Amino acid sequence: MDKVTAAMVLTSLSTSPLVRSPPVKVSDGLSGSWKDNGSVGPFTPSSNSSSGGYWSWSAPSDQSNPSTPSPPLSADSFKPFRVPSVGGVGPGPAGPEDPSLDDQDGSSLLFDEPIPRKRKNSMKVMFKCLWKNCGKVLSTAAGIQRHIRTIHLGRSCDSDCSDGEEDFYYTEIKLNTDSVADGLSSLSPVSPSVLCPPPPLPPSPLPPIGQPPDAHRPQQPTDTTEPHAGGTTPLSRSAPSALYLIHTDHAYQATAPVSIPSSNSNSAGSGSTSFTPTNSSSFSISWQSPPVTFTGNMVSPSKSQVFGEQRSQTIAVLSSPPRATTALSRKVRGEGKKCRKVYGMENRDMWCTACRWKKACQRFTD
DNA sequence: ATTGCCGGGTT
DNA sequence: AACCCGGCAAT
Repeated sequence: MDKVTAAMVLTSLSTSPLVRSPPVKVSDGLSGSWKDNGSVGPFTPSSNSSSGGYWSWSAPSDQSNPSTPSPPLSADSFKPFRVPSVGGVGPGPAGPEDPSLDDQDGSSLLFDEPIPRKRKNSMKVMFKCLWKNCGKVLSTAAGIQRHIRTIHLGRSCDSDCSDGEEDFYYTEIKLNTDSVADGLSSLSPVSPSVLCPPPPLPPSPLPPIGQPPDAHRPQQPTDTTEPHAGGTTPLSRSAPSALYLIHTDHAYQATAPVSIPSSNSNSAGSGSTSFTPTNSSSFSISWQSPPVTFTGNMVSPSKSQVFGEQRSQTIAVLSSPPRATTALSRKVRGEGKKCRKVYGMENRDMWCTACRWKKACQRFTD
């Protein structure tokens, strides 16, 4: 190993001043045991199971095939190396993850906060492979680089002949540890078994989503080398119930678009109201977002992401009937503008009587 | 801070 | 009834 390392250092130094492979090498050895950190433990399995399918809204630079890397990304990927203040997690090399992780644990585990309601969201930085159909997420930049190099670029040499090309194929994502863990854990049981009957690359799994034919991909042999291996979680046994849940899901979707136009059929045309696909999707997102929260540079959140949304929505149905609880307490606030908003305070006399009396609006019913 | 509107007034 | 408003909850 030492020889290799030395050789690599020399090579990279002589090649270009930019190359920062040396640190990579060091962390390389560690990457196998990164999950040892207790706090991250729970997260690992869930991310794995998910990577089998729907995290692979392979993003942004899909259009450009591997041979045309985009500069901006590389810049991003370099950041963690020289800006330690960013996440602290970024620099894979020596194991600086630990301090940051401890930090997180401290804040999230200690009950020093008087009000538990708002928990401080703890973020973790991960590195996500952008290669088509590969949603692999690793905790270290080095790890992801190695993954890309070996799996996708097909280079066997350790990390030596890295010309920095790997940098273009992964991106740094920051994710909320808490919510992600929750969401994914609840997600995993359903996704592998039911939602994705044909495990390997369902061409058009869900009709409802008008997903642009975004085909033509390298179709790499899905990697099973890393600490995880996609596939079946022990949880996936709980499938039976999930099956009819899907049905529920669709039924719900069907109703959504219908209800919209009816509400609008009244006189005062406030304009717009674009419904159809857009409407339904945005609607579903509204109560989907809680469980799964990503914050960070997902470069193109649209498109295939919608796909992911569909699934998680199903989960939501599973865990709890979202509507009932809120509806019981107080009629949920009606979406859509009411007299007050439409005419404004100054035209109060144009309001419907109910609105004038601060009662439920009669003109713009939901 | 703004908005929708329930519950509870007063006329 | 018709009308008004305090105050809560959601945004």
